[in-house]
Amino acid sequence: MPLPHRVEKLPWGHIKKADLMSPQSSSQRAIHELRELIFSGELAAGSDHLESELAERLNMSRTPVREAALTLEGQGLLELRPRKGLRILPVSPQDMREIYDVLTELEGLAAQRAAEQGYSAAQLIDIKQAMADMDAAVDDNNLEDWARADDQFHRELVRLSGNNRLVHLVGMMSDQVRRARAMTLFIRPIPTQSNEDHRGVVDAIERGDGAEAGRLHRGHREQAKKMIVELLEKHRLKKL
Amino acid sequence: MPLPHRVEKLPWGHIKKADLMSPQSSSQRAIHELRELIFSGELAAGSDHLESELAERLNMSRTPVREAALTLEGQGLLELRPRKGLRILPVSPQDMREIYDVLTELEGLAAQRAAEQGYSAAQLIDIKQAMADMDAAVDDNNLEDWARADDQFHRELVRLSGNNRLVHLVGMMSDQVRRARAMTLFIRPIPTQSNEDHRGVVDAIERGDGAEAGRLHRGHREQAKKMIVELLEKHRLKKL
DNA sequence: GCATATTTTTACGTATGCATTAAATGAGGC
DNA sequence: GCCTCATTTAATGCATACGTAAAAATATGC
Repeated sequence: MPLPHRVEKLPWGHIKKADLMSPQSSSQRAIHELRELIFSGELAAGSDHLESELAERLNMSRTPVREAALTLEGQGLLELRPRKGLRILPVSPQDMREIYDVLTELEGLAAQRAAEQGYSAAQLIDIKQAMADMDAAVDDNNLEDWARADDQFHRELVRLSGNNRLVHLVGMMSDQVRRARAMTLFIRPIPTQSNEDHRGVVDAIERGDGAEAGRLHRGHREQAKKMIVELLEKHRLKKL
Repeated sequence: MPLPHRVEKLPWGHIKKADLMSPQSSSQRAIHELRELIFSGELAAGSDHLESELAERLNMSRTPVREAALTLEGQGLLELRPRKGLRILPVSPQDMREIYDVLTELEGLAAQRAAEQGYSAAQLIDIKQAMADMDAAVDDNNLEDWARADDQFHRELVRLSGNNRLVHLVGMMSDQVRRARAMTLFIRPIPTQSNEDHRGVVDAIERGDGAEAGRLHRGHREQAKKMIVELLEKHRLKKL
């Protein structure tokens, strides 16, 4: 007899965060778990995996795995190759160029629109917190923390744009470069410049200067793109 | 006994284009047919449809319909609402603003990158043909033809950027506004200005002036956005 | 007559079964 | 020994079956 997925009678307040986050349906669970396996590298870039393998691994039938695979294929994380299994899509330097080009534009737009919303200092508290976390992480020389806070900064920036499509598309593109970013984190220079760039962008947003916010953020992303692509090519990291 | 999906022994050359284009697998067919039904308005914006209904309509089981629905959900064309059926997503004026904002940036980037590729006149023949078709359509006062050629122009522009992600994302966003564009086609002003704008963009691309190509195209899209959103709001077209 | 409890219906989510066909394997000819 | 063709294997795409839970319909109490 299967356990109930969720205790109905408990008020929400009593349910722990972990329970809230853990998806209820097998399909949702498959999506989340496959994403984790991909991002962690446990399913390596370029590797193939049969639906039945993954189904067994996730303790479910092929159906929800297939459904999850379809969804993740739409997000550009993998490819369904009939009879070869699902292929975890590798990311080449050329892919990085493409993705960063798109990200530069989309986040630039986000910065501009965010500035145009006329947010109060209170409404910018989250993005400022992310900035503070990044500064603290640089001081501590803690690169994982820095990466986390940097992610948070970019997520918050896009959210502030008020454009849901932007949030969705930027999320997709960011997911596609997650593995590569993780790889380069430890061979890239200390991200002091990044933090300064971000400060400039937030200042422009606070001033309501959309054009400047967009311009600054584009410049920031442009730099990041050059740096990462050069790193990948220097280290001969063909596929990540 | 089911008919074979494809006659094996015939050489490809003997198979008509229509056969080539018609997808072989039921899932692929479901995707294509559902898209057509959505774009044609036969499945109206905001309407709900049970998986079993659609399966019967397309003469297949629920499985490929579900798979297609998952894919189309990822493309933002519909939403899976458990026990309510799949809901064809309507597009509000606010959605149009969001989408056109994104399209403006992405196509602007495409124009810029296209200019930077240093294409020869020969390589620009397709986009120029699209321009010529648009001119001819305006002369003939044939709006459907104009819309088709306009689509072709934008598709070709994005293709010339050489960025596959750009092609994919712009395609998605364009699909989301297809119904709304079709509706406004007959109440919008004659698109003479559009044709002139396009000419300027292609000239800039031919000159290799990326910055100017991007600037011009952004302006073009910005105009289109204003025009369409105003039309929708003037005519009280809340959801399309 | 209205609100609430109970039953019934039904659409979905998932598991399972099976025909199809691509790939792998092996046999046979040169 | 190597290439070609037949045979076997196995993963998929799709159909189908079924338990679950939401919604609808009905009954019950006031």
